[in-house]
Amino acid sequence: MAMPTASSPDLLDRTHPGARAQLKRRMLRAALACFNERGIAATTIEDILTRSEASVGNLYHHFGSKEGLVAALYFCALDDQSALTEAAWAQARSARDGVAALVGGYVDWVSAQPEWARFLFQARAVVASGPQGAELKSRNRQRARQWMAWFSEPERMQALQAWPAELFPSLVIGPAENYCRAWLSGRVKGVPQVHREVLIEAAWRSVAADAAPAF
Amino acid sequence: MAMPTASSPDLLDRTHPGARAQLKRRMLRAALACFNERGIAATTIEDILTRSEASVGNLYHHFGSKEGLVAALYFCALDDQSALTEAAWAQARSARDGVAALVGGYVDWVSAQPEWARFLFQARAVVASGPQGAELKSRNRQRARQWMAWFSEPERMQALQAWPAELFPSLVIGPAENYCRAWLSGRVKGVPQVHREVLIEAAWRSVAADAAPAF
Amino acid sequence: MAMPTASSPDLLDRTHPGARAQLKRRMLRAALACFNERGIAATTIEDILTRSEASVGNLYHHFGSKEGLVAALYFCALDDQSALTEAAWAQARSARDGVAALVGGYVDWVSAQPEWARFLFQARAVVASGPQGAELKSRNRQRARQWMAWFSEPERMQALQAWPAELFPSLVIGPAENYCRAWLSGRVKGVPQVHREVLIEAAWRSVAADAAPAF
Amino acid sequence: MAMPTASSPDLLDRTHPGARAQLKRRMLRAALACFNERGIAATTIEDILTRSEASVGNLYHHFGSKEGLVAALYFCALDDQSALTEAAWAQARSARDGVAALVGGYVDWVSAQPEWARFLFQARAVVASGPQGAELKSRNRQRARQWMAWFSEPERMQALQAWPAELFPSLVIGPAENYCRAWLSGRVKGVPQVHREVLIEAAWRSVAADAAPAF
DNA sequence: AATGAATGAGCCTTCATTCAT
DNA sequence: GATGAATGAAGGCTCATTCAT
Repeated sequence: MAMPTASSPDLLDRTHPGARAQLKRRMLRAALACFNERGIAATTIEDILTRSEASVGNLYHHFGSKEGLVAALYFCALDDQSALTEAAWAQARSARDGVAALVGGYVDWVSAQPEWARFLFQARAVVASGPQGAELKSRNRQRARQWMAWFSEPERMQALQAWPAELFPSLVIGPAENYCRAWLSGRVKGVPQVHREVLIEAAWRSVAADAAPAF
Repeated sequence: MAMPTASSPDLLDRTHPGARAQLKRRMLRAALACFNERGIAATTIEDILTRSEASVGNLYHHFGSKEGLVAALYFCALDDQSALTEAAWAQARSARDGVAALVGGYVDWVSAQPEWARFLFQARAVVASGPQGAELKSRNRQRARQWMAWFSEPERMQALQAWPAELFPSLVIGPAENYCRAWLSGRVKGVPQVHREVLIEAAWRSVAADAAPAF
Repeated sequence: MAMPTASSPDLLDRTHPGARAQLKRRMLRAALACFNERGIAATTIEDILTRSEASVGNLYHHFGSKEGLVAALYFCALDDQSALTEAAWAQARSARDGVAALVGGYVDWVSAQPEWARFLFQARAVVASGPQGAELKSRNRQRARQWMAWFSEPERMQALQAWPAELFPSLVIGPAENYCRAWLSGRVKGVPQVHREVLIEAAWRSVAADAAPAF
Repeated sequence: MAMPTASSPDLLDRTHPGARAQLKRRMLRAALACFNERGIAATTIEDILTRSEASVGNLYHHFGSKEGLVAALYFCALDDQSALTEAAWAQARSARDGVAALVGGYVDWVSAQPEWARFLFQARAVVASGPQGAELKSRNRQRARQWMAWFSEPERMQALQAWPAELFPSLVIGPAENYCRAWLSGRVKGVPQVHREVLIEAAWRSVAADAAPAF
């Protein structure tokens, strides 16, 4: 019996391990598929039950409500995404390393988990306006603060343009995110990972300080 | 009675002028407000009727269905946005002019019509999967083709990096779009227009060819 | 076409007249029958719809909720009961007349409208703990105050025992109410009206001052 | 450890003594509280479990069903009430003693056990229409027959008005019951026991034969 | 053009009860 | 005796849409 590892391709085996959680995993997987196929609002509880061969009572026992199910999936995906990015991030030294870790991590994760990524995009609004909205907000803030602190370290700061701080995340992640959205909705064909290096280089150019003259 | 002009801040007075369309405008305005406050799926016809003080029959007479109402608002916003961008676009000569027109136009419009912009983001998915989906898709393709053709003109081409064409729109618009989304959802404070020049410059740097050495 | 009159045996024809209210009357009648047959909690909306041949939407259009339907029936019955009692009450002069009007009116109404009376008993708790609870409470208080004021008039006061005021309504109405409940639940056979005079006389004896000695 | 005695204020310690029945008592107590706070129909098994910190399986092991729980509480209360009344009843000699025992016993019990009394009122309908309905009916009949037999003894009979027998219980208990209901629902303030003697005297007056002239 | 009463398919959720451990 | 995960029938209610006036 293979132990789920950090490199397991199945996100749920990583985040909800154990034989006990089997039915719970099956429900989450079915919900993800339905939400992506029909949209969150258009998916009915019945759809999910049919697909996961579970009972209504059980679904409500584990998730409390349809919105609770969405939130469970959402944070599950968010955690997995962070985990992947953290790895590269921990080894980054220069400002360019940092940009590469952020953009690369993002691109790699979306390429590896397109279904989860697709879900993340459509679920954000639902979760943000639900009861878990506060938690989501605080997580986002904390992550943003961490980045800013890291990039504010003097040596890194010097390597960057003196542009408004609130603009920085958009300059770094914006192009990659926009391309990933386009890919997920079929508007472009190339898997984001194919453009990994270009997206990193472009992001870097948009925030890097002008190269110092050689003499 | 003041004539609505091109500079009128109210988008609907521009696109649906005349006294006859008064009720129709009121319904559209109410729908926009409801959709932004509660989300499209969560807004009921009743909500819109209450807010616009109109009758069910009337709403169905004008828009046919809830989806029809969404589409009407969507294309109305899309047209207005294009109109603004076209102006700057027409005068652009260099590749940098083009990037500036695209980014600047986008940023200006979102800053001027935040409610419409907010709606555009959430309505895209709904319209895309509705009966008007085909029209939307063809419009998008045509616009993309126009851009590519324009930037492909040799002199402009030389000023750009030789990066994959399917990446180009994301590199140009991605940062601005990402920042605008963040602004509309309250995650950042500064009106996009404040960062107009920085967003243009950053976009330009990310796609511009390396400056040729002077000798 | 017969006009509904004050003596019409059908309570709803009196309280909801007009051809327009036809369907509404039918729904109320069906609800009353179901509530009495199965109990309020055990009656489903579906039961009422089947019986009245109405549509769900319509029922909710008129009454807002199951609880709203119960309240509508409740106040409808309460109004009819008051109307009947008021008539006798208006002509009462002596304290004994007053007691006779209250007890007689109560007994007459229950005997004439047993289904409505049965409903009133089971619905009180539901309405009292619902959103209309406040209105019910204020009505009850006002009626109690009116009685007390009327009986407090000196000449009437002298004809009564000097017993605690808060006890008075129970002494007058208690026996009649208890008998009516027993009749409605089948524990006794005689229609309350048969015992009209005895119930009045007994109530009167329990509150009447001792007769002045003849010499 | 104090032994529960006949004078213990807690009804359950009297009817379900012993350390073994501790959990059962806790469940009954929790159920009583929930039923009175929310109503029987509105109370869920879950509510009772939360309050009693018991498990579903355990509750079903002891009571079989929700209805079984209601019946257990109901008969438990009924037994306690009878016990109290029997004591006074056994010593009664004259017809007035009998009336005093019935009214006084009723008033005393409701005053001492308001929560159980409140429950009794709302549970009657539920139990009557359940599987225990027959038992309840037969108990009621038997008690009524006992009373009638007792009061029918010639000497007592002479002291009473020759009023219809089916009316008698209502005349005696009606006022007290009505007042107790009013007290339990907060419509009047005075504890029933405060009015003990007045309620007895009033009941007696309403059924007593006219005093024979002395000559 | 305008109105709003009426329709009814379908949804989310609750909750008493069972049963394997 | 005790536990609580799992079941699934059934219920109240919403809401887009129609249509007679």
